[in-house]
Amino acid sequence: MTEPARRTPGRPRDVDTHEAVLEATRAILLEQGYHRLTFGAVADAAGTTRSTLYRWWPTLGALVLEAAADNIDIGEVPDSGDSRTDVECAVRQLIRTFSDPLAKIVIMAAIANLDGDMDMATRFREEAVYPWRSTAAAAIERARDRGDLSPGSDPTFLLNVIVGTVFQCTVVPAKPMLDGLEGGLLDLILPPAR
Amino acid sequence: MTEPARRTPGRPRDVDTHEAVLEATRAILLEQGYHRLTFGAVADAAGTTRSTLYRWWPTLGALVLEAAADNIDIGEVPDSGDSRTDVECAVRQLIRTFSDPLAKIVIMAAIANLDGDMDMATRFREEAVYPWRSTAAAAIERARDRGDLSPGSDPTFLLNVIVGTVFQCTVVPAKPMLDGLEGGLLDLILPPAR
Amino acid sequence: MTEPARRTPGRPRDVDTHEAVLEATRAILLEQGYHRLTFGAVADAAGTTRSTLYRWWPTLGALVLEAAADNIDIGEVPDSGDSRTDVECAVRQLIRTFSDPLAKIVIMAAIANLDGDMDMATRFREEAVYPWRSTAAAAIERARDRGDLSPGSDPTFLLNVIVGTVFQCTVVPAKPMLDGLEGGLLDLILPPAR
Amino acid sequence: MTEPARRTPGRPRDVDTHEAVLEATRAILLEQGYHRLTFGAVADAAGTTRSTLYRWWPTLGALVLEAAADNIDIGEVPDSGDSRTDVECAVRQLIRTFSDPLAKIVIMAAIANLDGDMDMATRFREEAVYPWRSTAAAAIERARDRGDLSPGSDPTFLLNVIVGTVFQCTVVPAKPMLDGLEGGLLDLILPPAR
DNA sequence: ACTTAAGCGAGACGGTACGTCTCGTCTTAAC
DNA sequence: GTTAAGACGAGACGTACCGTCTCGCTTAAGT
Repeated sequence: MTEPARRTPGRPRDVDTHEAVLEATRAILLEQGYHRLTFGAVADAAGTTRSTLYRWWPTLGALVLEAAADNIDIGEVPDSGDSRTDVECAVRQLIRTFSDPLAKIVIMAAIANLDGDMDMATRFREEAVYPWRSTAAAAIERARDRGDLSPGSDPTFLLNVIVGTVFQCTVVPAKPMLDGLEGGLLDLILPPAR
Repeated sequence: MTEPARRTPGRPRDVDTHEAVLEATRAILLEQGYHRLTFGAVADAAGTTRSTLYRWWPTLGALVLEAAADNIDIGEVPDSGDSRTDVECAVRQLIRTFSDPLAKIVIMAAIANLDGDMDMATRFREEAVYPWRSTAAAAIERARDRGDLSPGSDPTFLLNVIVGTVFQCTVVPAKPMLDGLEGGLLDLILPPAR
Repeated sequence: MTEPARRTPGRPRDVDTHEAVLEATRAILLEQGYHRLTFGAVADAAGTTRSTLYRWWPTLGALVLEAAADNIDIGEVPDSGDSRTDVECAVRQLIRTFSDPLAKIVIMAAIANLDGDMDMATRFREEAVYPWRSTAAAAIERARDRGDLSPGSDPTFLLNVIVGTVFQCTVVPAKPMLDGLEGGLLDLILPPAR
Repeated sequence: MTEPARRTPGRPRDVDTHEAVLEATRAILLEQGYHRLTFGAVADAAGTTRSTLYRWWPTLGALVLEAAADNIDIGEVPDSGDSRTDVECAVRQLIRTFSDPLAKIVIMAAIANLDGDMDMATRFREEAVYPWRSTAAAAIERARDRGDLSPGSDPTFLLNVIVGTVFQCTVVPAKPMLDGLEGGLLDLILPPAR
């Protein structure tokens, strides 16, 4: 009832190989970094050949984004009815994601390719950045509508504060600086009752 | 008293070539991006050869950092006696620097090379990041000592807020989002008198 | 009486496709040469797929030989009773065949594959070379038995003279050199009465 | 006094590598045939890399022609004053060359590339075929002028008889057929005194 | 004026990765 | 059982940079 079970002709894609490639990609990214990620290296590690990789992933960026899809996905921010709870949820999810080693590597690679492989940068934005931004923006707007923000605060600007600060505290430094990050951000954005 | 004017024997370095290389580097970075910056391309554009480049710059990163030194340097934050004036000065300088097209490219390249060409990342941090951070940190600490910050604020954290937010508003988006950036940051860090 | 019309089970071979493949092979050979003849190209031109080609022709050589069978076949040399008439017939048939554009291409491909695709070279010899050689050899031997050859001439050697000379005058040069070829050869082999 | 000893700037070509490449080419041709001759295989066998090969030889054909230059060169036919001696010399040199295993392989490769890599075919003609043809043609014309040929014989045609027959007796068959080849050809072209 | 030492252009070298192409084999669904 | 469709491992192709090297010529400073 879910699937009409309609199959296309031709030999079906080899799912084992597919998964082995993604796994090899993750391994190389974590162990050697993006600058060592090579079609040849991935093919060798996955026990397949470059031809097969090129068939499915036109560029390294596409491969990376698919391999790290789970690590990059940020998820939902439910409407709890309480402003602080909502924003806290959004911030926490962001911190968790940016603290993931694989996600860090992918984020830096995406930034590195802001020029050059536009494909990767664009898809990264569309698949990872925008969804979270719109979700978090909704939470912040709800808070504003309840009057919990500093008067005159622009939700988009606050979003940039959150993302930028988390980025600066987690991705940029060699050792993440997580102490007081979550609380500090919340206090900035939702000034505690005076 | 400054220099005994003691010269080494042999032909002195060709300053015209030196400057032409830096200029060619800047031109390629601005016109084609970092991923197109190649020793060969620079040599051709500067009318010299790769051998000469390799003699003076061991890596592309070193070349970029020297070529963009002026664009990356952020400068001093004098002690004006007024907290808001000091922090405003620091923020404004950061925004100005991060808005420079060449600086943007170099910053992204440095982040991209956080793995890989450690040399560039390290030198970027030492030459561009730390000086500004320590200067700005001093300004913030002065503000804290005067009691102008929200109580309990950590100067290091506030620095990350500033850098991260400015980065997020200027470098990351295709079009910089400068509206309200300076004022918004100051209001966050130095809560206006109520 | 000719065939019990005994059919094998399953779908019969698609004769239209079969003929389309041979026609496509001839077209590509004539228009683009042997080095452009590719299973993929033939399949595309014939409106079928590579798998089908591989089922019926194990190698390009087999495909070529079947496609050019008519162009390569040289035919009979009847015993006319007159030595010169017999040898003239054999030489003329050889010249006609070696002048055929498709045959030229196939002959060169066969020689090219004297190493490598032994299959093609061998089958070419067996299907095209030997039949003509034995027929022509018989004609020459009849001439020798009638005393019409130069005394001491070896029929096999004369065969090589004929084949080699025709090859050299038709296949090798960009423009065939047919003037006086037939007559010249006959005069060499059957010295005119003095 | 012979050479101004004027050297070009830049690192001089590595003659050891150069010779190793040619030697490796010869070895592969003899042991595995032209269809196994690959830039990669040559590079490996010569202990160098494909890049270096591509620097000097744009195509496999160019490499083959240089590697086999000595084997292909046919040499002079001096004017001895005697027709039979001259033609005998030309024929003997041709037989010797066509009997050389490496030359056989190269000749077949050149024929195979009569379409396709025109470069090789053309250069083969110009470097190997034409020189011998013009030398041998001169010898035959001297013989004609002395009245030693059959009356009415065309020197160009006789050249084709010689080349074609030798080709047919040496290159085409798996085992060369040299018995009586030289004498047979001479008797055909210069009819013995009657 | 002559020596000396470094700078510079030219360009070859061994590597490595790229992205494309064809090969021959294979696995499915439809006919 | 044949066909179309198409994925798969294999491996050669020609190009582009890399970082290193070996040259011959040039340019001053020091003798």
